[in-house]
Order: sequence, then C-alpha cells, then structure tokens
Amino acid sequence: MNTLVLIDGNSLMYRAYYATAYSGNLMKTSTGIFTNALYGFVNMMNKVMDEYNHTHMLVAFDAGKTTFRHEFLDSYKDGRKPMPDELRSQINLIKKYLDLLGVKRLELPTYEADDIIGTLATLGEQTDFEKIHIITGDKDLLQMADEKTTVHITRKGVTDIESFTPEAVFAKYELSPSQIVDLKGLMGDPSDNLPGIPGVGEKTAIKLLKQFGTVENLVTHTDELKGKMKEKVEANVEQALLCKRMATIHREVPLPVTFDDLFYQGPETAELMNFFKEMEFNAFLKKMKLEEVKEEKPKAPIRIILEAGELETLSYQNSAIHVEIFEENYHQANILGIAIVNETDAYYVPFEVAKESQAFMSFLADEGVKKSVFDVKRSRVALMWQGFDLRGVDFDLLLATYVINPTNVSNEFKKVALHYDYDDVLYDEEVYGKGAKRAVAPIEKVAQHSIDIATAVFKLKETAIEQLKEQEQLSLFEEMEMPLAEVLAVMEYNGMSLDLTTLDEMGQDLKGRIEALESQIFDHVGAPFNINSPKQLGEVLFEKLGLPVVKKTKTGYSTNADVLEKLSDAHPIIKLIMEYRTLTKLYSTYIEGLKKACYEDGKVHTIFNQALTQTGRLSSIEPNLQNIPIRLEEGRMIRRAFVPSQEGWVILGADYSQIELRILAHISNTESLIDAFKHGEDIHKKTAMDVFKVSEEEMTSDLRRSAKAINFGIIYGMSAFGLSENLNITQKEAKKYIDHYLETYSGIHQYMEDTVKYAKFNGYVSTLFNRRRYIPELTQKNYAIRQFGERTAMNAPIQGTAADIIKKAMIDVHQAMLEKNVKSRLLLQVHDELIFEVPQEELDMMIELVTKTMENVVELQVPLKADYSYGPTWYDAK
DNA sequence: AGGAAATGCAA
DNA sequence: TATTGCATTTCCT
Repeated sequence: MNTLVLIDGNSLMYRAYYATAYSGNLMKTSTGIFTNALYGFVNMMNKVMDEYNHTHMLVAFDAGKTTFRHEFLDSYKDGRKPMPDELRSQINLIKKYLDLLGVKRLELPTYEADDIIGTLATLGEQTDFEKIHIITGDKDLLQMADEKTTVHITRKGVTDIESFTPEAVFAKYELSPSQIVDLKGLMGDPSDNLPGIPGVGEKTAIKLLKQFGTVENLVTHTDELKGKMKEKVEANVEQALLCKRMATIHREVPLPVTFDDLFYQGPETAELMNFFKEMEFNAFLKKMKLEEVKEEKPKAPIRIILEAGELETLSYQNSAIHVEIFEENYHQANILGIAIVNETDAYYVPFEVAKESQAFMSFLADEGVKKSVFDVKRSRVALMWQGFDLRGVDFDLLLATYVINPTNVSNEFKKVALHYDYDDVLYDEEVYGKGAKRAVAPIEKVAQHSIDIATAVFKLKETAIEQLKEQEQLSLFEEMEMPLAEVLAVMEYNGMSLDLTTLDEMGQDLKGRIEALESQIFDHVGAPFNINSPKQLGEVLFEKLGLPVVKKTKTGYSTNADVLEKLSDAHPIIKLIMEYRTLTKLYSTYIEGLKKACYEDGKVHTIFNQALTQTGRLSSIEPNLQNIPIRLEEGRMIRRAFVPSQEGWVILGADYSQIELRILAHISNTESLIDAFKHGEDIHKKTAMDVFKVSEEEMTSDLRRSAKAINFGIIYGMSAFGLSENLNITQKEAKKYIDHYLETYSGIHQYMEDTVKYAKFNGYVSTLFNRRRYIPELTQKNYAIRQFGERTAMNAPIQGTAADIIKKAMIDVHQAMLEKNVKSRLLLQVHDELIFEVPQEELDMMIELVTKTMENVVELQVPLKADYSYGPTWYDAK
C-alpha cells in the first residue's frame, strides 16, 4: 500500500530558521556559512523519513513574489518583513540537501506551496494511496484534513508535531476541516495581511460558524444578528468573502509531475555524506555512518595473534600501537589487547597472549624502538599496573592534536580523527555500547577497532607533524608535552598516600556536628526539609520565613554563600545553614569522596588530564587533587590526611610566587613592576603606592588589599562591575581605580589592547612557548560573547605561559631527580606549585634542587621566585 | 539512566 | 557582569 508525504518547504524552512536563531548566535560552519535553518530542516526530514512509511514524497516551495492571489488582493502579504539574508542564503542549501536525499521538490509560478500540496492531496485521495500526510507549520492546510489525509503541524521547535485528523480538527476548533477557510475569512490572518472582519477574533468567529456554518450563509442571514455585531458583519461582508477566497487552497493546479515522479528511491549516500561533512554536521554524519555500517561490506580480515610463539620475530621501528583498555579510569584497568600497525603489517594481540611473550614485552619497553600512539600516558600507566612498561613513544596523536588546537581534543578517538578528515574508525560507543549496556565486545570487534585506531595514528602522524611545524609548535610538542606525559605517568602510578584513620576521625566529628546543626535548623523551621536542596531551602527562607530575596537564579531563589552572607543578621537560622553547608561540603566531597577514591594500597591515584584545558593547564580527576581546601582552617585540616608513603619522610611543597603578575610585567614591559620584582618588593604594596599615589608611610592594609584585587582582576580582564563586586565599592569608584591603574602602567594597557587586536586579526592568541588558544567568540554578534572573547584574549597568554613554565619545571625537576638518583618523588602539581615526598636525608638537597630548577626554567625580564615549605603532612607544608 | 542546574572547592 | 577547572547533590526527563 502506498503512502504519500507532502511537505510545505517554505513554512518549515522558516520554522527551522527561527527555532534555532536564538541569542543572535546563528549556527554556522567554520568558514562562516550559516547553517541553522538547514540543520533544523534536516532534523525534521530525518523525523519524517522515520515516521510515516512513505512510498512517495514531495516538498513544495513558494515560487516568486506574485501569485494568483495578488490578482484579487494587491495588498496580499504586504507588510511582511523581508526574509533575513541569513535565511535566504540557506535556501539553496536546503534544496541541494533535498536533491541528495532523493526527495522530489516542486515550485510553480503564481502558485504557493499550499496549492501544490492541496492539488496533490486531492488527487492522491482519488488514487490508490492508503494514507496521505501533510507536514507544515501553517494552519491554513488544516482544511485538507480528510479521512485519508492527516495534517501535521509543527509546534514550537521543529520536530515537535501536532497531528490533525478531521476529528482532531473538530476537537480543537469545534469546526470541520472545510470550515477552516470560513474561520480565516471571518478572523483574517495578520501574517498574510488579510483583515477579515475587524473586531472578530477566533472565539467570535467559531461562535458565528457554529450558528451559520459558512461565511456565505452568514451574510444572507445577518438579520438574525444584533447590535454592534450586526453592524460589524454587514459592513465587512465583501471583505470576509474575499478573505475566505484568499485562504482557500487551489486544488486544481496544473502539475508538471505524476505520482510516479514522486516515488522515493533513497538518497545519494556518498554525496550526502560529503555534503554533511562540508556543512560540519557531524551528528548527522555519524547517524548515516551507523546506518551504513549495517550494510557495508566487511573489511579485509584482521589478524589476531593467538600464540605467544608467533610474536618472537615481530618487532618494528616506527609502528603505531594501540593499547585497548576497557575502563575509562586506567588505573588497575583491564587491558584487552594491543594493536600493532606499520607499513607491512597490522595485527592485534590479546593481552593474555602478549603477557606470555617476553619478546613482545621487551619490544614495548625498548626505548630504542620508536612508536606512535594515541594517549601515551593512558597506555603506559595501564601497562605499569600490569608490571610492564611502554617506552620509546615519540609521537602521541592526542597531545599533538591538543597542541595544534586544544578545542579539537576529546577522549573519543574518532572525534579527534574527524578533525583530520579521517573517519575510517568507529565510535567507542558503537563497539562497546553505552551507559548500562556498555560491555566488553567480542574479540573480533575489539581487534578491528583497535587496529583501526592504530592505523589512523599511523596515517595521521605525518599530517600532524607537518601542522606542528607550520605553526612553529614542534618544540612545544616534542620538548614539553611529550616528556611531560612521561613525568605525569609516573606521578599518577606512584600515587599519594592517605591516612585513612585521620580521615575517619574527622568524618565522625563532622557527622556529629552536621546532625546537631540539622536538628537546630529544623527546630527553627518547625518541620524537616532537605537543606541540600536549593529549591526547598529557598522556599523555607523566602516564603516560610519571609526573608528578603537578595538574588534570583534562572529557576528560583539564589541561596548561595554571598546571599546567605547578606542575610546573616536577618535570622539566626542563616549562620546555621552556612555552617551546615561548609561541613556537608567537607564531609561528602572530601571525607567520603577521598575514601571512595582510595585504592587498596592506601593511596589515591589521580589522573591528570593533559589535553583538556583551553589554556594549557593540567586538570585532575578521580580524585581532583587540585582543589583540596586550604583557605579556611576547618577545611585545611583535610590536608592532614595526605601523608608521605614512608615512615619518617616529609611532604615538601614548592610554589611560584606571583608567577602570573611576573609574566604580565615581562610581556607588557612594565618597567616599575619589573624593578619591583627585581628588588623583591611586595608587589601589591608597590601597586598600591603607584596607583593610589601614596608613600610607604601612608600605606594601609586596606589600600594594599584593593591593589591586590586590582592585580588579580587585571589578569582576568575584569570589568568595573567585577571589581566593584569584589571590593564592595561603587562601579564608579571601581572604574576610577582601573583607569588609574592602566594610566599608571601604560605598558599593560598597551598589551591588553594589542593582544585583543592580535586575536581579532589572527583568530588566536599565543603563549611565550607558542601554545595557542583560538578565540572564535571575537567574531560573534552578541556583545556579551564578544566581551568574553576579549577577556579570554587578555588572560590566556598569561595563564598559559604560567602553565608552560611549570610544565617545563616539572620536566627539569624530574630529570634532575633521575640524574641524582634520589628516593624523593614528585607527587602532585597544583597549577603553580609542586608537591613532593622526601626522605629526611634528602630534604636540604631537594629544597635546593627544586627551587633552583623552578627559578631557572626560563629567563624573563623579571626573576622567577619559588617559595617552599615542608612538614610531616601536606597540612604542615604551609 | 542521563543531563542540567546550583553550589562550592582550588589556583 | 573576573580566568581555569571538578565533584557533589538535587531534580527533571
């Protein structure tokens, strides 16, 4: 049985455009082609293709400006806003898409899309179509609803659809489909500039039609109306009849097509995929791939090594290898196997087999045999846990990609590969499933996937290196990120010891105090509620207790620390809640959280993500050891649980002093700041003296505090508003401070302007070591987004250079420690500080080695300064 | 089960 | 309406 689908292209195109045109931030390709309407249209078509079991399909478009309706009414569709250029430019893309999709489209001079659809639906009902579906955003087409024909109207968005059979039309309007035109005749349609009867809206029109049935019948019985209504109708009889005629769809349009032309034969798959690639529609591309995979012919058979003996003679220079690991967290993870790919060979070794082959494992551990991988740290740490090692890796595609452009990076190999236009590899999800269904796949599947990844690495290496050279980033890659991965692997594998007894004691204490606070809070309120729920807490504070609302969030009352602070005198409950928040935070995130993350060896093994931040910093997860409390004594105690792994050793911390301000002084060439740093002066005090024009004697702690806030703000590209919030002063005063600062340090002002200009011109900013951050926000229409781009442009080189410097310090320190063959270990990096565990007898030597190495990493116009401290726990290293 | 939002911890 | 992150809880789909 045949099913015909008729689509109102114009109407849906508009819908698709406006549904995704929010915030003036239209979706476009990296080359600037607007694609939001196309995107919405594709989405809608995907849904249609899945939904209606179509055999025949057509998309109708309006042709030109004038239609036969203009003969009856000159002003038809007058006053319509012209189509936005951003949409007009997408019409041909949508048409091209439909052609590639294999869907017939039609537009006819003097007729509108409605009329084409009306004619085809009418003809279709008379032939052997079992079902006809009309898809549109325009209610006019409701008049076509019929026993065989259902009209589907888009609601908000593009894929949310309301379906109308004749019964559904009646249920909603109390009218039959044929009366829709009468409805239009009476109430008019502002969007088509049809007046109808002024003063008659939907409600009145329906009432009239229930009584009289049609406009024609109404006009012959106006004597039955009374008062104002009678006057209104009689005065506009002609207009109502005309509007009805205008709204009536023409069902006898001469058509240049037959139903055979509308028979759907499927898409031009390859070309459509190319089109999606051009449009950068990766999600749709992925969907097509998934569908294609099912049909695609199998690849050449893969080679799986099943006997360790076969591995005796296999070892190659410059192979790409891939260590396939099932778990996301690679510590103590299950290694499934290892793929090896090179010019002459491609095979997969299940890990049980690899383990048995000494030759194979020495091949992996051989520094002299160079290898390429994706994510060397992941591979290496997983192997270390199994008692093996991975050395001689001189190319990591993950790190290379990160250096080339940090936004192109993902844990998902395929996403990274797609940035090189390489797509001959599956998503992990396709191999293992996702969510609860994720599971180890059959060996053939895993082997194929693993080999695909190694093959991609092998093929993409050259491209990536070329690009690194072009961007003058080869040394950042080879001499910074690659060696750092080795250092981090060892740090993660070694881990940091936790004193669980201390943690438990603190936990018990906290638990008691939390329960006590809880009952006090409930007593004040008179009933228990969930204090952790901002929603419930908001209701209690601002409705039940009637406290003044300080700030609102998107979804309700704000109850954050700033708000509570302001309310702290308004009600005794506030202080209790503040303390409750502090203690539950410590308990759940730091006591419970750390206990959960602790391994059987009594240590936490964090994972440093080396290819994530947009500035070049590291990040730390499972657990995050870069945000252990320090500011408040209460939280700082947590650090007592971080201890050396051996009795009698100490924790040594070394941190860069004011590294970001030093970098700012250096790159902005600000003489007075450079001098101050050279002479070891208190830099915030110096700033206060320069900016507020006070002498040493007139200096107050308040002035210094203000200067410190400004110094911080400058690094972040702050606004007057930001500073005023921070210092609790008026915006006017804040603006004065900033202006004064930039006047005093004109070099910094100059730098800020230059770096933004540079970013606008080149699309990116760079650090001292040539790390890049691209800033597409600067090209956006939206002012707030552009402002964000400017702040990013000012901040990224500073934060990024600091990140570069400490990375280099880590490599140098690690190297020096190897050369000295020390027992001490580097444990953590926290952005501007390094944490070590050190045996007592190495302490003096390590202090010297670490601070000097950190200070000599690079020569700037200002000296780098590293401070240090140590003690039996991390808490004491302060 | 998965994702968004609110909150708070660090440099 | 200040930069970069991650984890927790709640709440909704």
